[in-house]
Amino acid sequence: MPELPEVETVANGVDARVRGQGIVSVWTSGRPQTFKSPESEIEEVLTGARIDRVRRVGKTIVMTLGRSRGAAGEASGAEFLVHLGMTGRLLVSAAAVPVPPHTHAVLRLADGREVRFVDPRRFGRLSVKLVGEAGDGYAGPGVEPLRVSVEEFRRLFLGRKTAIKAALLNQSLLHGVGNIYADEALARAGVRPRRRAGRLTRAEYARLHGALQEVLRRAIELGGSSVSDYVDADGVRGFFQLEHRVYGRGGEPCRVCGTAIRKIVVGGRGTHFCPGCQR
DNA sequence: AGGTTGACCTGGACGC
DNA sequence: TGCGTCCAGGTCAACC
Repeated sequence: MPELPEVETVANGVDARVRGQGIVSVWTSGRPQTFKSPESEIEEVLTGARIDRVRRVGKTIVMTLGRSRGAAGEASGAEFLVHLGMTGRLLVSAAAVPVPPHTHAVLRLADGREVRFVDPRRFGRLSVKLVGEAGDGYAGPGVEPLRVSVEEFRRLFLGRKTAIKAALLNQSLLHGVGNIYADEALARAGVRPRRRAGRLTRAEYARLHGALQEVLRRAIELGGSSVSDYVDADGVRGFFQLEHRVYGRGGEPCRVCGTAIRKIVVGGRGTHFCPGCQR
């Protein structure tokens, strides 16, 4: 599942491979729910544009576009937004490589390669945003977990009655944390997922803040977690799943204390924790 | 308004 | 073997 580390890995990989490239032509699948902007607008904005930069904001991949030809005086500058959803992939491939099933968009580049959006489950979303258009379209009110201070982090949760696990997943509080890293951060911080978000001790907020940053940084180093079908821009899997302490390990012994990892449901999501280590 | 639940999707795992 | 059922979860809409 693409969360912050996976999206960051894909965005950086695509950036390194296609920055500065012109987009010659665009194909889209016609599957309406994949496209948050009209397909005709996406094709119009992308065709003839130059890829200036690709980065991550929250769980969204933001491709900054410039005009590579003509269009002098026109409103230059737009962004192509890619949300991978559950099973989305953004791949940079040679044109000769067969187009995989469930491909919903292809950006043909000037050098002959292609940027392909592939998404079997179709939870992913593509859109474009013109510079100056109202709303950020992707950033939202939440903060970036790798930039937030301990005190800001604590204030996000004060007064909240929902479970800390559910609060970690709330994108209007924190950007980019999904089910895997919420469970892994809580495990490393020694905090049970059903604890009320506003009722942790200062020491626990501090441990959770540190643990969340640690797991996100480590996962980025390892190219993300590949638990189902996540791959980077080259189709390569990540390795952080090998360091998971709880996620996907229900019934198995805790790597620290040996207690069997339990799997429960919190906020409608499968949730894994160690009853021995987490209080 | 915060909180909770279900719908959206399809491939893969599992049970009989 | 094969078929049916269930599960995975990011996000949004609907509801409490």
